[in-house]
Amino acid sequence: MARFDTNRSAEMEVFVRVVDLGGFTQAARKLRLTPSGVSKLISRLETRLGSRLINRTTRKLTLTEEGQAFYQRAVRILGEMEEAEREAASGSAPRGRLTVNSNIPFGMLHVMPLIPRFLEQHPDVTLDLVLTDTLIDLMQERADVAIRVGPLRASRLVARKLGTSRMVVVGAPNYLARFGTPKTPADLADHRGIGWTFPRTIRGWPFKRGDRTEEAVPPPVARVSDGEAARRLALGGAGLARLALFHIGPDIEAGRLVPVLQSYNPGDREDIHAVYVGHTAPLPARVRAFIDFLAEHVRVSDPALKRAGDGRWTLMG
Amino acid sequence: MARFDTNRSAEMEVFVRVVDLGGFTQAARKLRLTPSGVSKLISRLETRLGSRLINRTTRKLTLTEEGQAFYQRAVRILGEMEEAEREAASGSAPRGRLTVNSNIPFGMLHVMPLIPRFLEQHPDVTLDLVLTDTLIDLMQERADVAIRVGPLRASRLVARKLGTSRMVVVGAPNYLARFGTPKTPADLADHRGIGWTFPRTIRGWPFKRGDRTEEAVPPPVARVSDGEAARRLALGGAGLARLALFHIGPDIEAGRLVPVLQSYNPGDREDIHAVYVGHTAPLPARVRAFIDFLAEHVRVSDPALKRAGDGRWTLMG
DNA sequence: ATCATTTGTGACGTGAATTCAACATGGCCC
DNA sequence: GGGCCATGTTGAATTCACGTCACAAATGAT
Repeated sequence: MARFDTNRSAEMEVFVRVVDLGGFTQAARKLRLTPSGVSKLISRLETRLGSRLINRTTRKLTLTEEGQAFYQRAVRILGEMEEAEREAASGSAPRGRLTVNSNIPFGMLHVMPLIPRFLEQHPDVTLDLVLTDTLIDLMQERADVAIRVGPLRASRLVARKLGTSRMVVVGAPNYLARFGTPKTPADLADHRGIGWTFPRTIRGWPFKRGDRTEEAVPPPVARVSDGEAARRLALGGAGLARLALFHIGPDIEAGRLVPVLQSYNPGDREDIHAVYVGHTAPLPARVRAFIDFLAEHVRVSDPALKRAGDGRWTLMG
Repeated sequence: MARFDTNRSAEMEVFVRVVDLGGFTQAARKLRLTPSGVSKLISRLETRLGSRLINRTTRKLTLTEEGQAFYQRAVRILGEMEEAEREAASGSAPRGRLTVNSNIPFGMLHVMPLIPRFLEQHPDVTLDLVLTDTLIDLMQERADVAIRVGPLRASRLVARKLGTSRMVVVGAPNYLARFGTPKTPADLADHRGIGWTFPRTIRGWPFKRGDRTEEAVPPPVARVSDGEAARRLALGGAGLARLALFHIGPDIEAGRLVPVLQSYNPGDREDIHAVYVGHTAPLPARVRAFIDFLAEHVRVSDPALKRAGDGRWTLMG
């Protein structure tokens, strides 16, 4: 049941074509219709409007007063529709404002360095980069892309894997000197932890015992809203934190932070994904371009941690 | 085969409604559609444009960058369409420029006097009144209405009868004094006639002989393009002319023109019609109004010619 | 965790629009 | 003036897009 029967845009288009070409038949040819179809369409339009637009004999067309006015308006309107749709269409070149949301460590270390090149490649794109570790609602925040670390909640969001990061539990030397170094996950109960103000998908820190994984977490002495803040606290000796290796690698090599319980989580990794609302309708060009760009250029090195003979940790690979 | 498949106007309308009301379901209610229909329509639009316009969860709608822009344009365009159609529609009151074509005598004597009242009744109508006795092509001249005297050629034009006028062959007294008064149509061969520069539907002057009608016409000494010119020539004694009684009635009564051959054409009449292009599509309101106005107010008196005892002619009735 | 509401999807039927064929009309050239 | 070509119009058959229906998925609230 075609409830929305009258397609006024088609009527206008045909009408304009008829006027431009000066005949039903020629218009029909151009529009890949039959003259009959054009005739009926114009008649429909006129009947619907309740007034004659074109006086026609077999040889000549003449516009009525109304036809004149309608023609001019129609041309304008069609042009504007064309423009509106072309503008909205994910036309050729990516353009518009791209809103990206990333957690702070990854954003600072891996996204930001890529931005200049991306913007250079796509001059018509402007970028809003929001760095926050808080989970945001993509739609509510009008973000096009979010970068998330860790397991994803099932949703209609589409994720593109950007890399993997080893996670390490660390403490500052002065902290460890004061509270001791935990030997087993169970020891964490007597330690101080740095936690998050926002809900994470996993609650505790995963540790492997045999082939089982168990979670443990030290009682939090502080909770912060982003990884960089956690790192700063850890550096200051406030407590233990579980952070991404790409984030604190330099601190470990410099000896400012010391990994603990390494034997329990040799394979503790979290995936890094670019997440976007997808699949129901086509993606704006700028979003696709950005995702592709990230996937191609982001290289999260995932070195192994090795302990040297002198007790110092180094990153290999 | 709906070759003109996409009715972009409907898409825009639904899209705008969805945005305005903030939900597919509410939009569907308002548009008397099912939510499913709305969903599909929006999806179609997005697919066609190749980019997502609305990010949607079950509870919230958010416009993408493209959606924003498209919405604003769409609102504007829909408004303009509305305006264009309303303007073109033979809405309520007649308006616009009305082009009327009339022959000169009838126009001067019967149309012009009515014009002020008509314009007063329809303030939004402006009038172009072209007085010419030449047959014009209604469409080519962009005339809405033409007033024609005499038999109509078959055409798709629609005619509304406004009245009838007795036709009289007349000559000025000084002409008759010089060339004599014709007693029979055959005598016309020895007279001088005033003819027309434009083709008329009847060639000669009709005269009744018994119940047969024959045509005769004096050799033209002059040909003019309108009835008023013919009258002037006749008044000046240039020759005989066949003119409408409503036109030269006063001249006859004043004795400036004298009817001849009256016994041969007692019923020589020509109908007066308002003619307009019609019936395929609705008539613009101003045209209908004008036709109706004419039909109602034009009263062509059709008096009988009587000859008094002193040889003078008078008009009766 | 369950429920209520909203959006998305597959299959189906409808009907409005287009086509096809035949007819009317007008213009043009000889 | 008359036949021919091109054009616009009409009536009946056909078809293809669009919306509905029923069901599934997902999301937010209680």
